[in-house]
Amino acid sequence: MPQAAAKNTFLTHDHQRCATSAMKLVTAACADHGLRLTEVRQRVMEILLEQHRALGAYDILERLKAEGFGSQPPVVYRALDFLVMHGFAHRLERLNAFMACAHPGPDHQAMFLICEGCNHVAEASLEGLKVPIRGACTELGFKMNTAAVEILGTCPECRGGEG
Amino acid sequence: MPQAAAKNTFLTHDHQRCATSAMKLVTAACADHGLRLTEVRQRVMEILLEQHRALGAYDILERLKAEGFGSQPPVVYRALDFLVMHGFAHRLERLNAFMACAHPGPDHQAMFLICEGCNHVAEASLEGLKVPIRGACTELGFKMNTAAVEILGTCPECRGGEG
DNA sequence: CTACTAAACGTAATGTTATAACATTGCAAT
DNA sequence: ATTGCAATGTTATAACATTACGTTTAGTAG
Repeated sequence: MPQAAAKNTFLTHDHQRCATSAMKLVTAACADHGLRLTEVRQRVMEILLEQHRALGAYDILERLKAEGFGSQPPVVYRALDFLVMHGFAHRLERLNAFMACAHPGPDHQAMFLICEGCNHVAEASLEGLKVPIRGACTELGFKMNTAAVEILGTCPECRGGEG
Repeated sequence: MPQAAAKNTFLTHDHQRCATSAMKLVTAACADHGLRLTEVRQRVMEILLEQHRALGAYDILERLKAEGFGSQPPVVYRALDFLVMHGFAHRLERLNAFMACAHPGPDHQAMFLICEGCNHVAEASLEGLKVPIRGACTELGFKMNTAAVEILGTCPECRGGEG
C-alpha cells in the first residue's frame, strides 16, 4: 500500500506524498489496463499534480511548449481528454479548468470545493449526495448519467481567524 | 396567486402559462426592489422563457441584434448578469449557457437536470442536498457560498419506451 | 526485419465564449 | 443648464475549445 494522499488538501501537508502517490496509481492503472501513458500525458499529469488547484488548458500548454512539446491547443486538450476519461484528472466546469484527481481510481466521482480566495480546490466524496440526487431524478423520470457538483466558498486557510 | 409553472417541465405542458407566470414574478420582483427591468433585460428574459432549454449568449445576441438592440457581446452579457444576479435566470456551467428560472424568487437555488438527448433542462430542489453538502464542507473546514449541481442524463421523453 | 495498422502527435486555421476599456445616451435632482 | 448616475453602445482582445489534415511512432502479423 503506497502512502495515501492528504485527507484535507486545504491544510498544509506533505504534498510531495500526494503527488508521488497519485502518479504511482496512474502508472499502475495504465499498466493494468493497457493504456499508453505517453510522455505528454505523463507530463500533463505531473504538472496538474504540482498543486491542488485547477489549471487552464492554455497554462498547461505554455509549460509543454517551453519543454519542447507541441505548441498548439490540441496537444494539451488530447492529453487532458485522456486523463479525464480515465479518471486521472477532473474538469471543473465553473472554472473551465482542470485538476489532478487526488485519488485516481475506477469510477471515482467527487464533489469539488473551490476556494474563491486562493483558488485551491479540494475533493470530497459524492456518496452522501447520491440518494437525494437519485430521488430528484426519479421524481422527474430522468435517467442520470453523470453529476457535477461544485461548491464555491472559502477554505480554512483563507478564513483565517474569522468565524 | 398567479397560475404556477409546470411541475415537471420535461413533459408536455401549457408552456405559455410557465412563461407568463415567470415574467409576472420577475416584473413584480423588480417593482418591489426598485430594480430597472429595462427593454433589453426584459427582452432577454422573454427569449430565455421561450423554452426550457439553455441558450448560449451569442444565440441571444443574434436575436437582440435582429430586433435592433446593440450587437456586441457586452449587451447580452450585461443583461444576463442582471438576470442571474437577481435570481431570474441561471447559468449552466457545463453548457456555458443560460436559462430562465422557472420559479424566480429570492434565494432560489436549484439543481439542474440536463437531457443529453434534446437539451431540455429541468430544475429540481436543492433541499435534500443541503445537509450532506454542508456536512462535506464542515468536515474540511470550508465555508460554502454557492453550489452548482448539474446532472447530465436522459429525460423521460427521450427515453421513450426503454427501461 | 519488413510491412501494415492504429494510435498518438504536430500544426494551421477557425470557432466559441467572455471581458476590458472607453464613449454615449437618457433621465432625475439640483 | 449642469451634475451625477445607471444603462447602453462599440471596438478590441482575452480565454477557451475544436476541426482538419499530415507525420511520426508503437505494436503486431507475416
